[in-house]
Amino acid sequence: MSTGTERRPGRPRSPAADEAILDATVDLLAEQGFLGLSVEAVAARAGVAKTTIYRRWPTKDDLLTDAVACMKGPHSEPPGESVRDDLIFMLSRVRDAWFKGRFGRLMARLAADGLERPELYRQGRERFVAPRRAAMRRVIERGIAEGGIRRDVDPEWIISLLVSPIISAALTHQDALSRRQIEFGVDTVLAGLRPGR
Amino acid sequence: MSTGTERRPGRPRSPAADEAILDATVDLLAEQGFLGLSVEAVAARAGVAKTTIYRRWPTKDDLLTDAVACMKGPHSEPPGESVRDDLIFMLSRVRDAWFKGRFGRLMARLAADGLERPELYRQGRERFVAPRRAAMRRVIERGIAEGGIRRDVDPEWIISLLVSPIISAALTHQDALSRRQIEFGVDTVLAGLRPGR
DNA sequence: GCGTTGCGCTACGGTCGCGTATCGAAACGC
DNA sequence: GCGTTTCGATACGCGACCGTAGCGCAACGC
Repeated sequence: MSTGTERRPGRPRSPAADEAILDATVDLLAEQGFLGLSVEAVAARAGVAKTTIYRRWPTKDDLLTDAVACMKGPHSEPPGESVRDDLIFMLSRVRDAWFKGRFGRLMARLAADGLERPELYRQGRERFVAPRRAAMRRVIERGIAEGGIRRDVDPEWIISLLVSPIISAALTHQDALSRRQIEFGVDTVLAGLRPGR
Repeated sequence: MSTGTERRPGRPRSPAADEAILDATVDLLAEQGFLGLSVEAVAARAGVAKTTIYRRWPTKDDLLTDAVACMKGPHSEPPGESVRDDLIFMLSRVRDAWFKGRFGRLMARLAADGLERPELYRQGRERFVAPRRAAMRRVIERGIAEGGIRRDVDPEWIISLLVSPIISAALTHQDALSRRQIEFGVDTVLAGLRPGR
């Protein structure tokens, strides 16, 4: 029975190399995209020989899927104030994630290359947007419980309504939404979803 | 002074070849994307020699920009009934454009490759989404004039609010929106934008 | 027919990138 | 020190692709 940490004879593999390779892969994936990324470039940026990469991942695809799988993005819970404020808070974070830093570029890349490699995009989506959507769903459901939101609508669909302007803007190379625009979107949707009549 | 139709000596260029090349280019661009497209593949699909292509366009980039520029998409005006029905009509067309036929795939490709060639995406956007947004803007402004929509909001932003769920779904490989979802989105936004209070 | 140009075909030089191979040196357990 | 494995460096075979060149032949005006 293998323990997973069984000692193999010979020189152990460098964990630093592992990390450097995965990091360089994510960087280049965000910058160049799937087709534009080359193993040679990864090796160069990671300061590593190409053989060191191929010893760990048999093919370029395996490296990519693994890089996406090992990636981590920051995630913070909403402060838990009013539903409106929480939504604005979370949507601002979503906007920052898509427009600042490398995660937005990466997700845009994955979405783009998702036409070719759907699994890769699904993976990134599962990893990044799924937990944020779950947190958002809790806020929506709190709004429903508190009576501010109609209870006959699918929370997922409300989330899409709120989030899609940001994603759509990011994916179609528009400017980032301003705080006023986010507030306006939230207010409009919430006003449209108020119970009664 | 050149008339533009000046007769050149020798065998004239085949217009059929022109059309076949541009058509094949658009097809392959939609299927393979910018980096995946090869001049050789275009020649093969168009049933044309590679030299015939390079005689017309000096480089691959010129061919692509020209192909996008020459492309035409169907566009139909709304029937002009109620603002709600017109919006639902137009959004259904937008959905069809993004999810059926090759135009959606093409725009998704342009958006994806827009990370690399912003001009190419801007061009496609100017050609396809600009006229539809303009038509939509007229409907919104009719709604404002009729008093069903608050007049203190930017129509462009309302359009984004309405359209982005569709675009976002298309660009993130979700299923196409159902008619009920479109209706619900329109109703929610319109309800949130009603004047008063 | 003649000159000119377009067309299809084949071939070529050049670049890039994947994945493999080899080789000397280094890092481990024993 | 020894065997084993990893590491960096270099080179290689192979294929894909860009853009060019040459060669017959076809299509046009004169």
